[in-house]
Amino acid sequence: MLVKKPTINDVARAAQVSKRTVSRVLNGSASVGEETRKIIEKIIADLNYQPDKQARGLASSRSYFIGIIYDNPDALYIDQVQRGLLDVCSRQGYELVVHPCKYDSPSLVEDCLAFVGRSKLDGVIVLPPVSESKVLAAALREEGHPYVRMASLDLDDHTNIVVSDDRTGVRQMAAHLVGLGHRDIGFITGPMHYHSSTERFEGFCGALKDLGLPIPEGRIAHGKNNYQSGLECAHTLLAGEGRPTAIFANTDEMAAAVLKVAHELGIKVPEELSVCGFDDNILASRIIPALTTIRRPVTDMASLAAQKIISAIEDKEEKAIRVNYIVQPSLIIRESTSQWPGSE
Amino acid sequence: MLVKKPTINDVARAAQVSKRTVSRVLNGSASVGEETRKIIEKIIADLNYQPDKQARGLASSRSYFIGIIYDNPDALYIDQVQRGLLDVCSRQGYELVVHPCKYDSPSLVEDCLAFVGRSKLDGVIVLPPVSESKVLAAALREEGHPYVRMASLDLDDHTNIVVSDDRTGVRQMAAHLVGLGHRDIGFITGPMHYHSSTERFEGFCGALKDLGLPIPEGRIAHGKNNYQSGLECAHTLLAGEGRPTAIFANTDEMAAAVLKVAHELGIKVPEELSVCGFDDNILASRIIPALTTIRRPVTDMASLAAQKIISAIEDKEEKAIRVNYIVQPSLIIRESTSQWPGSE
DNA sequence: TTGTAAGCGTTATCAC
DNA sequence: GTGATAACGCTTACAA
Repeated sequence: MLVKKPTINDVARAAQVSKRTVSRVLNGSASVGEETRKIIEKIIADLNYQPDKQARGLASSRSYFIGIIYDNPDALYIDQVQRGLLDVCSRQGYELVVHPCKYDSPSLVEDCLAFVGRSKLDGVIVLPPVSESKVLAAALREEGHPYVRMASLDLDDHTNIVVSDDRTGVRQMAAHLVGLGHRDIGFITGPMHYHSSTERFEGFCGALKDLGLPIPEGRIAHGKNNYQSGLECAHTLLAGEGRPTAIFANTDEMAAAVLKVAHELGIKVPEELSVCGFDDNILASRIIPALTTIRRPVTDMASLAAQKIISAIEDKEEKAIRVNYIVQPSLIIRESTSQWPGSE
Repeated sequence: MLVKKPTINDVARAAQVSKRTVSRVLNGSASVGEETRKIIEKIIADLNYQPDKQARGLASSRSYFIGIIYDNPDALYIDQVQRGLLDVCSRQGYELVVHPCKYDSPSLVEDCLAFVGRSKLDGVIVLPPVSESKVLAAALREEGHPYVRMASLDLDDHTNIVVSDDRTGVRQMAAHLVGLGHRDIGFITGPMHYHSSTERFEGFCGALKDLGLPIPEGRIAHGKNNYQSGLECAHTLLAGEGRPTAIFANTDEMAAAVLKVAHELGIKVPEELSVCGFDDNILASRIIPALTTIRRPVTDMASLAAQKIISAIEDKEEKAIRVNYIVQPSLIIRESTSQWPGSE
């Protein structure tokens, strides 16, 4: 093989037109004769011609690449997002370039800017928690790079963000727990400098308060969203007398840790303790007992984000704002929560 | 901001040389005067000049993008591989473009070729099970696209592959189980048209046979590597009288399913049944009881694959072959396997 | 509706 | 060792 790929010139020659006209067809310009267009399209198909992205990009200063920036330990989440984005992007001729990074690094902004710059990415999707960085967003905007943030909180104008309404999600969980008769509920937070953590925490506390059940200080443990910290928090919450009858963890990872510790301590879940998490990642359904949790509509968010970024790239922000920007989590009830006092 | 980025021409002008000379410096050509080089390098630094990848690519027909092709349900594995690859690639100036696909699709080859072609990827890394496709590899080679396959079996020349020695891995598991006193062991296979499945299955059976313990037909269940099929296989293996004392599943996902079914059936693990898996994915350490399994050295493989592909791209296959191509899995003993008859 | 010609920012060919 | 100058394959003013 290795025959040289056809260029726009080959197409033009075969169609007996100038390459300018072929270019018009390629870009869907209106001002091409019906006849001519037909002929050119046929030849393109016959030759199996594909425009060269690099040349195209060089001329139009675009790359047809979209970046995805994240620093998230939850691989499943990343994977889902990637697939969701790709679903939309590849249909529109964009490819996805990945960029894991360190949210806490002092060079985060510089690093991300370099990433976008060196490959002339047409735009970037930023995942939580990196998406919460005000400075990064400002820098991207400043440099004129289209971006869309995925977050748990409405912290940018609706052209540039897709948010999952975590606050409403945790309210459902509060209602669920209280509905089961729980009156003494513990909470394991995420890192409190993440908006997602405070949203969930405050949303949950607020809901409980509305139901007349404030969480006492002693029932709150501060975790880091990961398994290890979940283990530690579970210990502090479950050690000693008078433990809570239910624990809500900020992530499934930490909820899994609670299950583990409860198991070690001989506390039966859900009979003696209800446990629930947030995310609905793969762990949630596999673990025993299966976890009651809140599902983040990841794929929906990704799909919206992709539409937004492409609109922003192609229509200069005109259409992007029309794409919906908010999405609702949903309560998934499984085996780890039950009636209190224990129904078994 | 939005000041136009400096080009090679700006550098040339400032240095009072032709752009050809700047280009030489950029590409580390030997034939540039020591003086001249110093001057140019300083100016490059001062201007914070970065060569434009697109233009570079257009001229040299390279893209500085490496693709990664996969169809794998295990998000954690994908994520680990991506990070492993990126670790090496980004240091060398390459970006990673992702491409999930359908291994069983009739258009797999066409689809992947289009992926590589339309973005002029410099090379691709192919993950299992897609990496097992002979036709895809042949097509890639035919078209002159550098590629590296990650697999469980040595099925290409060592320039183009990185393999994990699954066969040796499962042997360790066999020894472990038999060492614990198990004599009646069940096995849940993966899809038998995957080389990885047959490698593990045959490796395990072979090891058992060597120890004088052939697996009877009735102790074998054919799964699909996913949780759902694991559930089904576990049922057939554990239903009725005279169940095996240990079950080895081809993946952790399926092993998790065995745990689930055992739990439902009231069979205690590991006291009444030992269970083990393969992969050491996140599930393995989170689940209760924590899973004894075989760890695939994913990061190592990814790192080797990255080195190989870059060598192939830059040195025209000369150095790639010198990079090691085989990597050893290791046995991770946790809580799901124990002495038989039960030691508790 | 269609064509001409000038870039886009590099690398590559050949002289000098 | 260095420098004109021509590619690379496309888009886009500007004409026609």
